[in-house]
Amino acid sequence: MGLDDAERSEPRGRRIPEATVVRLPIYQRILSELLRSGAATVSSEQLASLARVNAAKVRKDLSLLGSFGTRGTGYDAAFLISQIDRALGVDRDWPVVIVGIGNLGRALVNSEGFSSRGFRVAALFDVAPGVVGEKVGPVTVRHLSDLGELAQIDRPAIGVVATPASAAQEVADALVAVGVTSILNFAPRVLVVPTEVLLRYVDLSIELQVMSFYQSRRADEVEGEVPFMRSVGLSPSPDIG
Amino acid sequence: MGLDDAERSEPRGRRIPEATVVRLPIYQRILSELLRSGAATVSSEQLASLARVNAAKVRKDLSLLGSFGTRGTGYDAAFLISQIDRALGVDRDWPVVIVGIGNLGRALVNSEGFSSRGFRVAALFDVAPGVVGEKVGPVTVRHLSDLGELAQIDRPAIGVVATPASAAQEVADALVAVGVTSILNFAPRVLVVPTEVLLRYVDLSIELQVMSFYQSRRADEVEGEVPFMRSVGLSPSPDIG
DNA sequence: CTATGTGAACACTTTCACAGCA
DNA sequence: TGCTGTGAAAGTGTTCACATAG
Repeated sequence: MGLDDAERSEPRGRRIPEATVVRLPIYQRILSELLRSGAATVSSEQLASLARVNAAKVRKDLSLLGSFGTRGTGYDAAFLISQIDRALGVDRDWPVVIVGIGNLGRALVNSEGFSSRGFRVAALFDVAPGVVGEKVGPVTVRHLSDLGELAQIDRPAIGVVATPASAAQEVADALVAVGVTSILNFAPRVLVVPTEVLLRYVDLSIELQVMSFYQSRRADEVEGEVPFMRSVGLSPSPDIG
Repeated sequence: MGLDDAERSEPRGRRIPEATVVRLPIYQRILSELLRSGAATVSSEQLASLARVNAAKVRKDLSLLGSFGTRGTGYDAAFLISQIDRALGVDRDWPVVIVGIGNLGRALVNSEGFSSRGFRVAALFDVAPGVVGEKVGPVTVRHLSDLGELAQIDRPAIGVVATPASAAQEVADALVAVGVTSILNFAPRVLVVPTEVLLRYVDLSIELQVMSFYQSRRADEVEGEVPFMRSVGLSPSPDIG
């Protein structure tokens, strides 16, 4: 349908397939934990075991970023982390706005994996009088009607919808209207947004249903490796949209 | 490594591929919403458009459950919902325990897509004195040390880890010890559990990193269809550990 | 001798295109 | 005529197996 079907530009390095992209953040997390526990060097075998995947897959994934391993030794954890960051584009400024500051929104704001991974909470929005004006973490909650104003000063790249289902579409529309091009939807509602807007879902009931399936068909699985993952500090989410 | 590599048993119907399994809950949600808004019948084209996938994919996915469509008309929404439920195994009793009743745990308990999809909150656990004994939704929070006791009466199938990262592994070990075979981890920590235990991650930072990648490489995408989804009422999660 | 990096084989998914049924 | 259901083709992703480097 559309976009410029031209050569897929890669800032540096090769083109990274979808399947690899969703695994990189996991390797990232594993590496951080290993590094924190004192390991300087990691083998594809170790990474694979912790990520519950095949070692060849780890090597192939990492080789897409460049040849950063040392034969006979493994990978330098710290260096590999920086390379994955670069590949994922998290070594840039990604202002994120969160709309809906209920339990979920608060959990998101305070979640460890948020600021720690280079994402910046540009603003929090809600509409409830008791919530607007409240300080959550280091940020004061603003009324959703201020969204346009904020967007002019500090255009948010990513919008997180953490409202009740009933408000989700309206909020998504507002985010799109101010130029947000990636939406992460935690509300259990199907959203309709323009094709160019990247939309991902994070939904407890969906994840539970997938688990239900595998629990029902435990025998189908070979090696315990299932789908893989999607994640947002909360729960896996589908790319509906 | 292991399991009985025998014939993949399918209660009824054919074997459902992984890729399809993660889409079924989304079709499910779309169908519920369409049904609620008065549609009795749905075409693969409509479903595809709302799910942001190709119509042929929808038809192939649904054909794996059986031939439930009517040529020239489409699918009966209500009937299709029941068939998807059956395929996913959600037409059974799935007791779920949630450990960690902070903002995230509360958001999960109260999330719409929870009870509405046949999952039953068997128990809530925490260790903080101020939280244990509190009533959250219809359930009273118990101390984690009661887990073993609960498991003898009402063995939970699925355990949800919604604790801080520092407690996650310990909680996972406790869940495994009482026989839980599927764990949904919302804590930003890599978990190590036996191979037979199904483990999925739901993690905000991971999801944001995936979005960061696509935001950086917007031009790579053709048609706006990206990964797809994973979900848990909260956010997408990877299948790590 | 260990562990990476990768061509080539294999497996799984998606998409096409159209036959067949309502 | 309209839309499903599905072989067959095309496209992705995974795993093997081994040459290669440290």
